[in-house]
Amino acid sequence: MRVSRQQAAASREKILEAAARGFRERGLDGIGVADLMKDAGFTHGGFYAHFDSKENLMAEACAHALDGALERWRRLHDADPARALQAIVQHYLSPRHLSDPGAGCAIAALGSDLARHGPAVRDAVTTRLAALMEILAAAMPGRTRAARRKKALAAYASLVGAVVLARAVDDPAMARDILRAVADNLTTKA
Amino acid sequence: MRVSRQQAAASREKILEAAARGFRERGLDGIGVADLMKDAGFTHGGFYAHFDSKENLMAEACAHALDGALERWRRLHDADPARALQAIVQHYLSPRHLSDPGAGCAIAALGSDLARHGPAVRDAVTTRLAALMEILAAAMPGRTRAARRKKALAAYASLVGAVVLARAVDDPAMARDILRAVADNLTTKA
DNA sequence: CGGATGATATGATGATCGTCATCTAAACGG
DNA sequence: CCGTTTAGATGACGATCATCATATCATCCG
Repeated sequence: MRVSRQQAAASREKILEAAARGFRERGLDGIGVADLMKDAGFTHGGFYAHFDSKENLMAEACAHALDGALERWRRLHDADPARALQAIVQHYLSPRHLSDPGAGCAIAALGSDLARHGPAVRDAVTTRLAALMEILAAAMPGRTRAARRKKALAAYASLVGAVVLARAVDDPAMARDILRAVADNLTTKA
Repeated sequence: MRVSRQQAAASREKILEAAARGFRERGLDGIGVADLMKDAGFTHGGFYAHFDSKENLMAEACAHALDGALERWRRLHDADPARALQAIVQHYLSPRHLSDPGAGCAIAALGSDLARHGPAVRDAVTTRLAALMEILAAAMPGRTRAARRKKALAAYASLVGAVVLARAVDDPAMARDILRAVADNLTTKA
């Protein structure tokens, strides 16, 4: 049955939301179109009325997820620029982020999957990563803009690596040690 | 047809080798048993004479790949303990490692895949990671054993994150910046 | 108000997947 | 040297997948 324009737009948003969570939880190839549509409350057939292909959805879902992170970082930075770095690190390395990949950083959740996918996905990630680094650089100490950006890149790499490692590992104590080591390394010196 | 004991062992090794490369290149779920067997020079049917399941192969292939890394690190450390850290970082962040995931670090290549797989895989990774950290800790400065281990964990997290990010990104300049930022961060201070 | 449009449902397509049954011939144990 | 074992090949199974064809029926536009 047909549905109003606004409801169709809302449906699209629900699919995107479900995909952003589903992909992060189960991987870009770990969840199918049918399951994603079911999560969004639909059957699988209507999918291609909203997206050209699954690859297309992957790109939009990654963009959606990372735009969310971008907005949160921006808010943290605007609220208190001096403590933004500490706040970002603390959230990123929290047990909550570790145990709920579906709601967390898409790069940490999809990580190595991204390298194996098409240009649409990679582009979406690359532009958002650049924007994230802009904010993180503003929160870093350092005299020149280039120096701050460099520190931001190194800091973000260690954040991503920490979460990837801590999630991969089977031993909760080791996971905790990893998060702690990176957190201390980022917040004590800088 | 049947084959001699040694040749059967050699076949198993070839399958393992092909799997270690195939999984790292295309992901644990990105390549099937049939393709792996073909890469090893066999047809798919004989697979279950060597391994109980694909999951089982995943675990053994990860162990195999990481044992290789372990041996390389050990050699670097034994050759020149004072320069081991620099050598490890340089190799890990090299363009060659970036562009050939199939021969590189399994954790960087499979990263987020690992968190989504069974205990056999996770266990294999966890024990090898602990062993790798033992070596890296020995190569780190610091007065106490605990301090060196902590530095090793943070350093390795940033190495893994750097490669994951640099591979995910679509822009070669940004990939280079990421690798350089982490390399400088690890080798200038520490 | 009535016909065109489009959002969603149902169902089919062909491909790929992990796993297993079966067959073979060669290597092993006695 | 003969019977047992087993590595590997061939082929099939049920499941799952992305994608598309078709049907339905409410909304939109004239």
